[in-house]
Amino acid sequence: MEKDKIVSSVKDQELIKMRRDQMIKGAITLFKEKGFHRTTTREIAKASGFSIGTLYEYIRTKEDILFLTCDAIYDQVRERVESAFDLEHPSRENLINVMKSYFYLMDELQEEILILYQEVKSLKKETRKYVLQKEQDMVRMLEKVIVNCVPEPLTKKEVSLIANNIFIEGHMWGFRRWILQKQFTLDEYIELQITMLLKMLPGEHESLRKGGN
Amino acid sequence: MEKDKIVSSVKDQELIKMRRDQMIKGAITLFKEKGFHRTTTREIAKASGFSIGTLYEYIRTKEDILFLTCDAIYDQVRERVESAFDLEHPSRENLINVMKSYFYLMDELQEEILILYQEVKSLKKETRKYVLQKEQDMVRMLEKVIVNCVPEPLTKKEVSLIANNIFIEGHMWGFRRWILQKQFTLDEYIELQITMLLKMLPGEHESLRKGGN
Amino acid sequence: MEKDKIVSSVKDQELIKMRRDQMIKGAITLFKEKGFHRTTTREIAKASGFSIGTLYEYIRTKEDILFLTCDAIYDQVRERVESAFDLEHPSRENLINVMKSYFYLMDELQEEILILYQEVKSLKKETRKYVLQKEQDMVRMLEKVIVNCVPEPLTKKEVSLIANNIFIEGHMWGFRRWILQKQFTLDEYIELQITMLLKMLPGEHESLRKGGN
Amino acid sequence: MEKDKIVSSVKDQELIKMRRDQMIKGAITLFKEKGFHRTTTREIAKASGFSIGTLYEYIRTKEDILFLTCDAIYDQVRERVESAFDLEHPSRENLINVMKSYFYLMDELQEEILILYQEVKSLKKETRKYVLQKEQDMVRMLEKVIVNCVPEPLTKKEVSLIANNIFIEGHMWGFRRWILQKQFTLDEYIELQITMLLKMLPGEHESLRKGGN
DNA sequence: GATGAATGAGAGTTCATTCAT
DNA sequence: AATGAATGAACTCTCATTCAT
Repeated sequence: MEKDKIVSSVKDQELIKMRRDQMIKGAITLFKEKGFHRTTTREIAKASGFSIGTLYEYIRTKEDILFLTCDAIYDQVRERVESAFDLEHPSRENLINVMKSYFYLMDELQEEILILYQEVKSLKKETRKYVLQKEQDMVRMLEKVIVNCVPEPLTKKEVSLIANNIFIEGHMWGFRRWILQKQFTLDEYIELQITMLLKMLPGEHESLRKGGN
Repeated sequence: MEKDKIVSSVKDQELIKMRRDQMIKGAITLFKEKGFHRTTTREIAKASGFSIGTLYEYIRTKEDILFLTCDAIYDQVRERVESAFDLEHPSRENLINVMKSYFYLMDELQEEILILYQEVKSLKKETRKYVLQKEQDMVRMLEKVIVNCVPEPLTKKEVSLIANNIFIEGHMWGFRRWILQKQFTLDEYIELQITMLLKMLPGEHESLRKGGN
Repeated sequence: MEKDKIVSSVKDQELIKMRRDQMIKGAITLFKEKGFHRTTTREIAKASGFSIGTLYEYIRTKEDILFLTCDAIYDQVRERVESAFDLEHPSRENLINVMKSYFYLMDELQEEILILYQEVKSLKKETRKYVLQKEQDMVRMLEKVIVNCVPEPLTKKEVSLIANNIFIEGHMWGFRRWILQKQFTLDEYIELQITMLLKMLPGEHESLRKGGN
Repeated sequence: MEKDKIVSSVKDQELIKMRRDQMIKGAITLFKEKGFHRTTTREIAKASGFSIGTLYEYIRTKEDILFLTCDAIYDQVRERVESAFDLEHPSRENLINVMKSYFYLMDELQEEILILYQEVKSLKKETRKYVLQKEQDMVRMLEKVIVNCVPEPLTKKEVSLIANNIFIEGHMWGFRRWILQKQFTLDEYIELQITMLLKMLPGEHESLRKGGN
């Protein structure tokens, strides 16, 4: 994993993992609240439960923390998605279930996703690329589900676009919450997005409303 | 307009407008490149063609510049949209034209839109609200076009959701360009998004592909 | 007068006097409130009723304003003292009257005196000397009154010390007002100070309490 | 003590005391020379023997330094006064000794006292009040000495006024030194002030000139 | 491995002063 | 004579980073 490229003067790998997890947890809390730039390394150290000196034993620059954080957020998303998605049993039903899981997840992780939208740009080119790759992996999973679950054929481009649309519709629920969440409950939002999607997909237009949550 | 709330020690209103325009232009260039936080007021002054002292004759804090900039970006969007949208002649054709104009515009203003996504959060609550209102106005216009152009009735919520979807699909072209623009040309992207949309709208499913640009 | 050494690019002497008077009036108001250093030249210009550009037509540096102001305060003191003191008719009665006038004056000019105490140090050596000379003139007047009014002889040093004591007892009423003015009314303060003084002066110890106010 | 309200990001209390002492020492030197406003925080840091960053580890604002300084000056005065005053053995002799000690002290601390006169006004209301309270404590001590040492009774107001007079006569030696110190040696000044005072106090008028220094 | 005091470059902001109009 | 926009040196304060203990 790329994250191993972040050097630490500590040797014990387990300790590194533990300290970095603390650090990420503290950082996420703070970034949600005030963003990366307005958060100081001292604050992160404090929120992580150790001293500023210790913080710098496990990273080299403040940007490392941002990277670790973004990385962790995507790992979290992937982990959750993977455990929820049943990629083995293709069916329209399944597509609906996947979308529901995905939207629920995005609801839970609203603020974390916001961090990605706002701060990824502050990463160095190389690390940014790495993080964005993870994002793309996520889209690929959606593509796979679509391909598997929709009987009649779609072009590659169609699949990709649909996947991307679903992807950001999940994010939108969070980053436009101030307006969307006034108009819709989460369930309404999900149901309506799914309905819309199904209308545009080829195939019979019945059998919705069954993939329970 | 709210922007009058930003105090300037200079009295000549025309001069204020001129200097602030220079300032916004300089700021946008820099914000595109390095974001708000990594840009210094001195750099903005320089890019605007005047001294740091002069800069502060026209604003009070660095955040004022961010506000002015966000505000200007939305004004620009609205202005362009208003002049392009023919809200008088409702027709499916027209809806297509509006979407095309909108997507083209979003292509042009990719980086400006990115600024909004990344920096609006840094605004104070009150100013943020003001800026987000402008965003919402934009969505309302899309809603109107949809209502006018689609013969068969849609519920309010459907209209709103469709408008929001179109809205961020426009943004997505910019903020996910590193992936989308590898797979699609702008025209392909637009055409496909429009096709998808039309499929989901009620009414005859023919007569696309004609609203030339 | 030394104040002519302050150069003005304006020629008309009357105009200079008028503008400088406005300036001093504005400056005193502001200095009372926030002191010399916390007051900006712009504020002084505004309080004086003209523009910053005009301000600088009548002085050369901000310190000039301080000098003019201190100078004016002393002129005001002297003027008032001279008109109130009857130096021609020496008598114990007269000494009492002079002291009363002086204390009343110091009560009126409390804040102006405070300015002197706080800001004279900010003057350049040469101008400071000039201002302090005026202060000394004031003490000399008190000395004269003492010499004239006290029948039995005092040494020069005694006279000087008594004059200096009276002088600062007047100031003290202002600069220690937060404590003195809680304990004494002005009239009590004056009466008590005079009583004390008379006790220490040689000569009959009667005939006080008559020099009405 | 109020000074604990000034926050430091350093935790070690002894270190805080040490660094602040350095800081106060540096600040006093500079304030004597050029006053608070003309002294920069960098200069203070330098004079204190550490960097600007370190300075700000021990205070939060420049005004904190002024407060600390004023506070320290008064502590110094009190400490010295307390150790010199023999409040246990009331006698006219003792009053004389106390006054002598006080005047000698004021001679030593001339410039420090000047700082108080000139800069206390720059403190925030609350801190100013605190500092002025210390001043008042000093006056109270003088009152006590007077009450204890003078056999025949004086009214409360008389005592208070005499104490205040002595108090500022001590200061006057410093802030009017340019004139007083030309006319008097310190010992002359003290002797004369004491003589004057005794003349005004009730009781036998002999037995001066003996309370050695 | 952990700590936290020390550092100083660099940030935002102010304001006395000038000068073209 | 009056104006006020322009200037930039200088100020206070912050914070990522280091390193001796």
